[in-house]
Amino acid sequence: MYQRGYEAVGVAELCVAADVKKGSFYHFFDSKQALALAMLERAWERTRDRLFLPIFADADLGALEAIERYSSTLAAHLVGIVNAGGPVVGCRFGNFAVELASHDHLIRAQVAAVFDAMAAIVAEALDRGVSTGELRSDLDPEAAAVEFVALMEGRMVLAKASGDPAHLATLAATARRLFEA
Amino acid sequence: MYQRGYEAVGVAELCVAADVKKGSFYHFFDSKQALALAMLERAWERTRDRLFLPIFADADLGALEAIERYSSTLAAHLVGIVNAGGPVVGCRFGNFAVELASHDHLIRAQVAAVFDAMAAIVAEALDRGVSTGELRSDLDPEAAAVEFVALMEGRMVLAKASGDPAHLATLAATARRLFEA
Amino acid sequence: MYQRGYEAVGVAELCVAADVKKGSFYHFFDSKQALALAMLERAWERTRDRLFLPIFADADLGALEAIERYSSTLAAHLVGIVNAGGPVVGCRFGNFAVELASHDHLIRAQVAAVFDAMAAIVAEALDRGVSTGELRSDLDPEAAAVEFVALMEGRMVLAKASGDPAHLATLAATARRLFEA
Amino acid sequence: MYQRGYEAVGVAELCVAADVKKGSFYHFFDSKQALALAMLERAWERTRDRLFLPIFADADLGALEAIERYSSTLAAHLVGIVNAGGPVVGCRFGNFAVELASHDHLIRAQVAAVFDAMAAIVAEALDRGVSTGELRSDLDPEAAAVEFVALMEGRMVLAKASGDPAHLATLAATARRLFEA
DNA sequence: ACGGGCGGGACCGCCCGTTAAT
DNA sequence: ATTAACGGGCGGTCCCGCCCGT
Repeated sequence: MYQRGYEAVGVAELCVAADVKKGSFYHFFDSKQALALAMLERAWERTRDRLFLPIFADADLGALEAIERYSSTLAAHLVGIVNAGGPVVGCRFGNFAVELASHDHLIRAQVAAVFDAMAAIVAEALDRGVSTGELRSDLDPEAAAVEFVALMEGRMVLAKASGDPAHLATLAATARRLFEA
Repeated sequence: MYQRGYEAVGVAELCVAADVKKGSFYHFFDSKQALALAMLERAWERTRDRLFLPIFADADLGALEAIERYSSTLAAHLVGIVNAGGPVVGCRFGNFAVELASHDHLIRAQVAAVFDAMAAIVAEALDRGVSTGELRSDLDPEAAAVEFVALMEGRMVLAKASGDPAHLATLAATARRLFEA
Repeated sequence: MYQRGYEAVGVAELCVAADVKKGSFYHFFDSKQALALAMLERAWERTRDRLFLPIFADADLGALEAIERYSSTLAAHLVGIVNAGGPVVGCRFGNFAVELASHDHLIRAQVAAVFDAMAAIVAEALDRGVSTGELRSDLDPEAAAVEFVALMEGRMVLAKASGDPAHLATLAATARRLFEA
Repeated sequence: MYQRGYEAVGVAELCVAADVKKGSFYHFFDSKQALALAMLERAWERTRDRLFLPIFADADLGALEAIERYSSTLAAHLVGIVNAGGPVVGCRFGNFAVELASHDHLIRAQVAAVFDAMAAIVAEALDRGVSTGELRSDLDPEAAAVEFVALMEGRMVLAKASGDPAHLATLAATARRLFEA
């Protein structure tokens, strides 16, 4: 569903893949939408704990160093899927936002909350970078963090459109030009 | 269809809205996909001729000035739709890419071509900016143009997720920090 | 559907019985409810033209004679279905009213209109009966007609519950005691 | 279930409303049908003990007086539900008969038994009325009682179709014309 | 006695696309 | 070139009933 989109994947198909009967599915989830909300929540928790926090909340890492690591990790992740024969999947959260935001407020709100949480984590790292003098002193950490998230999402879109995951690897360079002191 | 997504809009609905019978529709278009391809082509031609070329191909405008105008025009456009009661629609091309790229190569390729064309137009303006000394001399216009398109697409995603079209208005400031001499 | 009830019969089953595909069904009817409304309209038109008008609008018949004929015709109809191995089906209109009135206002209203139309036709016959002195002079034809329709519907319910269509044959005797001069 | 019909109410919904788990439900009832049978039995016992016996078995009441009281009590009951925002529910027993009689013999038989029991109670009152000379001497109490039950059920159907509980209030007047000496 | 979970099937509605005939 | 009608299949959802463990 992350790969092919919300509408393109049916409940029946999910159930077959999970070896679950539809009757059971609807025992645990009120609707396909409820499943999506649960997926988003779970996906963000995992992404946060395995990707964002280890990188951006690590006080031993400089801000630019963290961004560099994040950028390369993300790129490597996408490349791995492509090498395994998959498509360039893009960002799980961005995908849902783009596909569903205009007609599903609950999902839209949840994705928005994820982006806020992402930006908050990045902002802390940027804030530390400003304190240490690594980053420009006139940087607004919150706004810059949103800027960075936007940049990442945009690269995801281009990567998906072009089929080239290398787009993600450029994040660090752009961030350096934007943020470095 | 631009607002609600490709999958969410049916051929029958489109035909009713256009006061066309389905039989007629399939006389002119081989499939829903073919319609989407035609829409994308047409949409890009219009966007190019009415938005990109007038702004970025205008030799009288400075590069940053052009970006500023583009940013505010785009933001105003989205705000207009919201004020008319609509959702934040995002980018027509990015929406298709995100929703369909992973399982429709034709549409993916067409969107990729649109992004390339966008970047090419912007690159020319940036190139002029480098020549006049308005922009950093070490700027690679092609790469920077892609960077700008990515930034725009990312802001579109965040705008759609948050429901706030103001995201687009930030494009100019970021571009200035990235590109200005 | 008249025999087994609205809920108990599915659209798929109807389509199989009619050798029609569901896609075609939904081309002609917006919903199962729309079908029911169309059925009710058609059923009433036929019942009116073949049963009510020939009997109650026949000026050559006395009012009680008409009721007698109506009663025996109705009873014979039900007996015929039973002899053919069918259940006592009751009244098409009453069945829909009882099953659906509380949660489908459109159908409820349509059935109510049918009952009104029935009563109006009967009322004219009763009115003529009052004029000729065949019926009690203090009879209110409209109210008495509704009374008669109620009696018929009630006998239908009892006939259905008991499985005995003979209930309908009693209508004439009751009507005579109620209406005769 | 009395309000919305047998088919329209699911076991799961009933269990939620009763704060009972489905597993428990099927421990006490073999099926949804078994529940319906138990409901009918219980409902008739209550209706008999609280409505029919207090009115029709009261030897101090005249037969027409009893019918009058029954008619007004029933009408008031329906009006009460309507005033509380509910629909015109009709007769619990008649509803089941109409909805299920043609494809559920057990329920059909049970409802038929209820109607027989109703008529038997009414018949006793009518019999007393004949003895006292209050009612027509040529009245067959059993047949007249069934006639009355039919009239009541028919008014219930019309009340449900029209949404007007006032139909029930007419019972007494009709009965007087039919039965009075 | 109770209850969380499961299961197979059916529900109505709609999908994209086609056909035959104008 | 246009149309009404059709078709096969699948969409999400909910159904009743049962299982096995507590």
